[in-house]
Amino acid sequence: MDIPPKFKSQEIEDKWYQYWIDNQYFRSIPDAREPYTIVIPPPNVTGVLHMGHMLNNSLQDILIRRARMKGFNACWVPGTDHASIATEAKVVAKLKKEGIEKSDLSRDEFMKHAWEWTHEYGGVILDQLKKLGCSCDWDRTQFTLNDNLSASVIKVFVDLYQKGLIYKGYRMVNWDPEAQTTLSDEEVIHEEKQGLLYYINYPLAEDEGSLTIATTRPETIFGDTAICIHPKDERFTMLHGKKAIVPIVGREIPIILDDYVDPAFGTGCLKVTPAHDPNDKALGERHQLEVIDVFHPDGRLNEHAGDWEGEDRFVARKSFIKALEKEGFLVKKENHINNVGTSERTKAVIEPRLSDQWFLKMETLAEPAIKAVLESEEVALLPKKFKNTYRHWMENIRDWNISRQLWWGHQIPAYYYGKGKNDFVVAATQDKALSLAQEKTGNPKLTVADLRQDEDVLDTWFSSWLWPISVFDGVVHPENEEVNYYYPTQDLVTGPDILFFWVARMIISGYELRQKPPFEKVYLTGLVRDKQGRKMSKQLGNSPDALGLIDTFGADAVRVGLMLSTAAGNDLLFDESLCQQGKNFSNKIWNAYRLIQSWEVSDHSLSPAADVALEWYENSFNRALEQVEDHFSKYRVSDALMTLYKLVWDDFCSWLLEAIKTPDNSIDILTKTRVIALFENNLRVLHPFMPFLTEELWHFCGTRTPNEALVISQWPTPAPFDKKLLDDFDQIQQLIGAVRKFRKEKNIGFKAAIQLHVINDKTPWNQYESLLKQLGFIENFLYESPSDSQMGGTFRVGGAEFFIPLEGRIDVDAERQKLEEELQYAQGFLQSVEKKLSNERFVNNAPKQVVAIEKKKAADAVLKIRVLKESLAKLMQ
RNA sequence: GGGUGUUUAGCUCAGUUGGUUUAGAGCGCUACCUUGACAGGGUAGAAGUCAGCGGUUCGAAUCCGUUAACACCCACCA
Repeated sequence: MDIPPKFKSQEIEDKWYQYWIDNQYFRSIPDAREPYTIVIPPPNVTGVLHMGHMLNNSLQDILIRRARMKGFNACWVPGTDHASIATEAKVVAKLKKEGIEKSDLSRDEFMKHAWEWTHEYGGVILDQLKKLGCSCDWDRTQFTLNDNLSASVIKVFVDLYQKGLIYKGYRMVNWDPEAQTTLSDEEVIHEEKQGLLYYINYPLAEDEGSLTIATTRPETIFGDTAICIHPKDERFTMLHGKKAIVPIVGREIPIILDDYVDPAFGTGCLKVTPAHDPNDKALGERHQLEVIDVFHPDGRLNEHAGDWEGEDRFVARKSFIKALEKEGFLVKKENHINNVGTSERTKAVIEPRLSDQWFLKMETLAEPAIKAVLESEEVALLPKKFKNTYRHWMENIRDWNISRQLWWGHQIPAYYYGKGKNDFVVAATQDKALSLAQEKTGNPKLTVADLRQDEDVLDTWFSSWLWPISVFDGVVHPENEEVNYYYPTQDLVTGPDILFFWVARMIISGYELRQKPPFEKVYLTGLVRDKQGRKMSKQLGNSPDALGLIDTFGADAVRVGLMLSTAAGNDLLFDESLCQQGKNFSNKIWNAYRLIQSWEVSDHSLSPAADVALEWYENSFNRALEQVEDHFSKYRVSDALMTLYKLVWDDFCSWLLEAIKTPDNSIDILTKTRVIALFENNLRVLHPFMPFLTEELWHFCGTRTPNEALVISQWPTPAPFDKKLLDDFDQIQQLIGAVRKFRKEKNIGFKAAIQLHVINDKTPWNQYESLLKQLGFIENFLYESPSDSQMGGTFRVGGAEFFIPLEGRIDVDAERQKLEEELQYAQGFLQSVEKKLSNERFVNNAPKQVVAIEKKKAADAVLKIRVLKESLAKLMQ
């Protein structure tokens, strides 16, 4: 068989993915096995694969593939999210390009466009996940606007409404003037921005003079309905009970007293605009102030703004200040850093706005979810540091604004039958709503035509928070077999940026709906940054093209590159060279196989060297496997991979294969069989990380039926290993290293024969003689000290000293220097150990083991020093 | 303003309840090595006052305090 020397990942990836799909290895249906379930964090339906997706989906795939091989019924549920605001924004932008305004369309027409868009671009990201190798059960693919998921959302809304947990309220909410919808607090990003603080004079109404206020938002002056001062502020006692006049506007407003005002800030006088600031609104309520909203929904000023009507708020700010300046009302401007809220999606500056919205009461709902993470640990957050963040948010949780003034989403199932604000009923269907409305009004003649459904849709996260239950249809049919089998799921892998948006709320809904957590472990990945530590973003253009990377390096290589750099919760600085490392590793494994398969079987008897090396590798593998299991149990995926990387590259390739290979490329059948078996075990443990390469090689190793594919093969069972054997071999490796170094220092050719005297022998070197000879390092072992007149060089490995004769080649000075350096180090070391041992408190207080170890260290050091001194003395003769 | 975390070799990071460590890995770097698995390779090597200061302890990269830099989260002071 002719196998090319370079591994071309791209040529085999599609083949094997199709093979896995055709044989339904990823399909999961409930059976007698124990389930292992992951639900995917559903990406935005119109999204494209980026580095963050690659990272957390690679992780999920590693976990799920390993679980599958360990005999679990592995089920990874894929799907997408309708992403209300993001998708709607994209559709609106696309329509605008075509010359169509959203306002020109009816709701139905718009929805048609949105669905078209979704069908055209939707799910592209899922195909991209297949390129990465993700082993999702595609028959289970879900979308948050599918009928069954929509039914779940509506049912939950109705149920929570009936429980009194959902209510409608006139509240100050976060308004995104660009998307023209409200946002939840979590969707608002606060940024510190350099701004200006304007000092403006307000003339007094009945008296001479004026007062000065300080504001960052002069354009809201049109909505001023009071000036507020601190009741105990003695500077302003004379203003008590007076009135002021809003400059330019000319309106007379009262001066009120409230200790909310901080006398130290600005001038101590605060202009009160109840329609446009949450604090002012609270003040307004306490003092029964008028509320004047001065903005249109798109952020332009409205009819209250006089000459400024129709101007954008930020344009108006500047022009209005000019007017104030001209009229002499502006006192001064000062630099001021303020916190500006912006929309997570549109980046527009958020406007606090009063409006009717739907809310979900969170406080009591959150209680079991708090306990689950902080007390019972039914849900574990990894890394643990996120528990604090979680606690802080959950304990200060506020009601969730769940309505959005958008069309793309789940329309709120509230039906109005009259003009009044509260003339509505909440029901899952129109029919049900009608009968409820008839009942409530006592009017049996009410018809469907009299009902008007609420225009708003629900926040996207109001469907995502049900995801682990709704994908198994567990909301509408809580006792169905699937949800009982798969729920709770095991692991969730996602980014910490959606800890509150999503993770916390899923935990809440899990306890509310099923009295059980949605998952056991939450693995929070870090953010993917570029190698300069910057966040990857479109604007910076520093985000590599995910599919391009797969194309260049191969999916396995990219997965390895990503995994090598990530510990849970730590951000990772991504550098393409990591993918190159992954590619090199793929190639190394590929070539290891090429060597093995090239061996011609001979009737040689098993070589003693090969036997020793094989036995050693079997033990080494089991040690590595134990470490890998330990790393996985702690979700240290990166460490698990590194352990395997070293096992395969160093132990398998550099030691085992080097020890076995023969000059004539022939080998006995027994050895070859054993090596292949070991190589296959390597493939098994590597498979979750590098699924394509390993499956390809697996099928090279033998003829495999679909029932014998690697993807469904058995994960090796951890077996005990002989530590003594591994330690002895470690000595051998050190000896070989020392001989290589010796040759190099003394300029002795790699192939020149040397005799090795073992001077004080402790290790059973002779057991390994055949191996050492095989590796071509040593001609002969001599278990005797050289004669006194013999010239040569010495070196030490552990407690043993070695001597290699070197006729006339010895450099006495160099040798002495080397010995002196070693001696110095050994003496320094001994000194530090002796210092410890001579300390009575150490000997009395430290554990016995530790003292024993220190004593052994001291004894070894003493011995070594004596040997070194002897050698030195001999050298000086 | 409150909170959390980070700071160990040129880079990215380990170091698990303080003691087998006068500190480890991978990559990179330096020198040497190519006719058979792989130059996407091999062998050897150099490289760190564990951010600074103070403390606890027989013993500190590890615990405590403090300072500094950076990162992230939360927060309605105009």
